[in-house]
Amino acid sequence: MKNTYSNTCTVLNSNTSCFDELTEEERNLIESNKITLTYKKGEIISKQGSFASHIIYLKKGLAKVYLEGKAKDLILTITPPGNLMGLPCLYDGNNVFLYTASSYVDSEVELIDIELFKRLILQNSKFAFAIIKTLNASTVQTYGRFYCFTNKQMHGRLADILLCLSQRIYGKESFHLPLTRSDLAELTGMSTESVIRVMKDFKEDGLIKNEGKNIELVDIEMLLKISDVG
Amino acid sequence: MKNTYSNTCTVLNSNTSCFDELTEEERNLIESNKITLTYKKGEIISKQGSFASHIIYLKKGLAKVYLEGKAKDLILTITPPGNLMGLPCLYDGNNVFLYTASSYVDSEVELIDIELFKRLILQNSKFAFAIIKTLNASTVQTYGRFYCFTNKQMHGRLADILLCLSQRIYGKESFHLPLTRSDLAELTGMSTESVIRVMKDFKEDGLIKNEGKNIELVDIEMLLKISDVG
DNA sequence: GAAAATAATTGATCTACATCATGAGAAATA
DNA sequence: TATTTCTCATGATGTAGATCAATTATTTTC
Repeated sequence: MKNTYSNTCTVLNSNTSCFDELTEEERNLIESNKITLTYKKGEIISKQGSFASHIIYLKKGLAKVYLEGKAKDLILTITPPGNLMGLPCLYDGNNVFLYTASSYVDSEVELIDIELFKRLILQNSKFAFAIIKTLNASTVQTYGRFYCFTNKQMHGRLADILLCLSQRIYGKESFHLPLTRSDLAELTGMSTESVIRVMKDFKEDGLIKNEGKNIELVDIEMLLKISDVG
Repeated sequence: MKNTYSNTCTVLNSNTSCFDELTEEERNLIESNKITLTYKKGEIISKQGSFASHIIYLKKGLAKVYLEGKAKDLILTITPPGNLMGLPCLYDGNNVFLYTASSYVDSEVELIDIELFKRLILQNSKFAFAIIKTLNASTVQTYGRFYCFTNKQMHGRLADILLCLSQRIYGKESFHLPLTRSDLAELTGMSTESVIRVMKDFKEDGLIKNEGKNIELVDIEMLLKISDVG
């Protein structure tokens, strides 16, 4: 019996675009009202606690969405292009960003006015349902990540991340990673030193090859097994 | 600056009843189609992986919603009466329960046919929006719990649980706890022995009084501080 | 292209917890 | 009422992984 909740790396991928549910007219409304912005690597796109006037759509790049804690941050999702960020702002509290989003690499986002967004939800229930599905997909992922953080240990979590980046973001076994070891540490909830040590283990055991930021997954079977065993 | 995400104990409390957004007629439709069931303490209300034919509304009692892992489970929320369980089933995958729900005490639930529920979402966008808000409120709570699990240590997490149970479920400082130490352990992500030890610490430091299952929070200020410091 | 800053690496040490073992109450069951 | 089964409790031991400290690469900056 395969457990559904088994990946540490929550790469958001809602293949359902809720915008498909909009009418031509509604889509034009968004188009004509949207604001396009570009961010350089490492810049903050939305700041936890600040007023959320817009829903953010990531057009290009790669972003991380995280809770800022006093000691350390907690990454919630990695967002590749084609996804919305900040949907959970739509709730009964004030419209405030519940988490910070920042760019891992140079990125481009589109801002959709939150009032317009709400209006569209209320006037088009298919759109609303699509949003519900998107939110739930994201929730399922978060639960999975939560599970992994509390149940798997280092090797399992790091295997997860490598597999996830490979499959869900780059689509191949060999890729150039824009993240530092310390980014990986943050993603897996471990210390930078531990990331390095576990990477070394993987390398010595012939599971991966890496020089610097270029990573190649060699023994995917085994990595999957490690991910599974935890 | 107060961090919003700071409670280990996710007692679900959506004060927004989405049913308020339904028309008389729609509400009657639910009323006439619902199935009422009772569960004894400890029984499973919905089983992770099984076909989700209904949305579950908890009318009386107290339930826990959790992911079943191979080694141990991960509690996602504690659900007091007046809340829906199983909303995240509404997503693009098959309609499958993503987690198991079971009753802490004797409970009563109402089952609403999931197809009817979907129909109502698609025909009443106010209802849909209310669902979105409910989902988001729950997400915010989950994030908070996730944060605590990964950032706070035992004393902080246990203080959280005690405060949360006291405030959000019982509404007073002195209450009879239907949960065992091992339940508390599961809730806080610690071992049963550690729960006992930390409870002892709290008792010796005069923060709580307890004989058996009766607990009284004496120094709430201090407990809040411990919760805050983590 | 030198200087400064940031990132990767390695080993030694420390610690918050879990796990194990064992016993005593309490409660369910027969 | 006796017996099995949970639950609570406490001490001893073990360990995964953090933290600290120091060194070498690699970028970035001017």
